[in-house]
Amino acid sequence: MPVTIMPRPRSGSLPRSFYTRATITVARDLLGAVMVHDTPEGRAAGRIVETEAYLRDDPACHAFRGPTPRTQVMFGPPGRAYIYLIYGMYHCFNVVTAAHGTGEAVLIRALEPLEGLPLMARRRGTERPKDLCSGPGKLVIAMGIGKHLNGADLKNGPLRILSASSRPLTEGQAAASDPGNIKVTTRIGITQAAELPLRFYLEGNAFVSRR
DNA sequence: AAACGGATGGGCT
DNA sequence: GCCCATCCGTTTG
Repeated sequence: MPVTIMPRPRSGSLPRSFYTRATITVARDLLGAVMVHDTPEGRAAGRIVETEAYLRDDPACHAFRGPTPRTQVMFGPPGRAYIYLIYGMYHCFNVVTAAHGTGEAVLIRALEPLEGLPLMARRRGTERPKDLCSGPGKLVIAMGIGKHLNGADLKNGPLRILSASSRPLTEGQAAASDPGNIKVTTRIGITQAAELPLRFYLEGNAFVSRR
């Protein structure tokens, strides 16, 4: 009996339809997916291990009070980047989700560094892999993401998100399609709607921002 | 291990 | 004018 080897799925960006779903579903399914950013300095990539959902009827969501110049891209097509300045000195990276015009997004809170570790270390000013991308402000710095990418399409272009099955296994995974157990907690750093269980992370993963 | 404060600027009441 | 979807170094228990 000849043994056939299943070809690993081609390394492709998540389709538009991935983002055009309930935001909580997208937040969970993004765990295990891979962010890649190509710049003149080189490539940096990391596996998404922590996310938070921000919903339309959610006071913590920037889009809660309707469209403004800042939140315009949240009300635009899903699958694009929503990037904003926080505390005057950091940026946070989000993915626009749900149907066009809904005003919801998923905050990416932590990555497990996969590729371009020296580049990330240079950008961050630290060598320790656990300190490179373990927080929303940190990963944006490590990946070389800036406000110029606000509104950028994540399917085409220098910043992409690839499906979980398109990358080699890391950190004790059983299979590419099984990112591990998902833990649900309240979101970090917010005062409004602080009790909602809208934070998701891979249980036991060492690169999460905090337990 | 946890708590605290300073840096720093755009957004919105 | 006040409020932050943060991070880091320092202090305190």
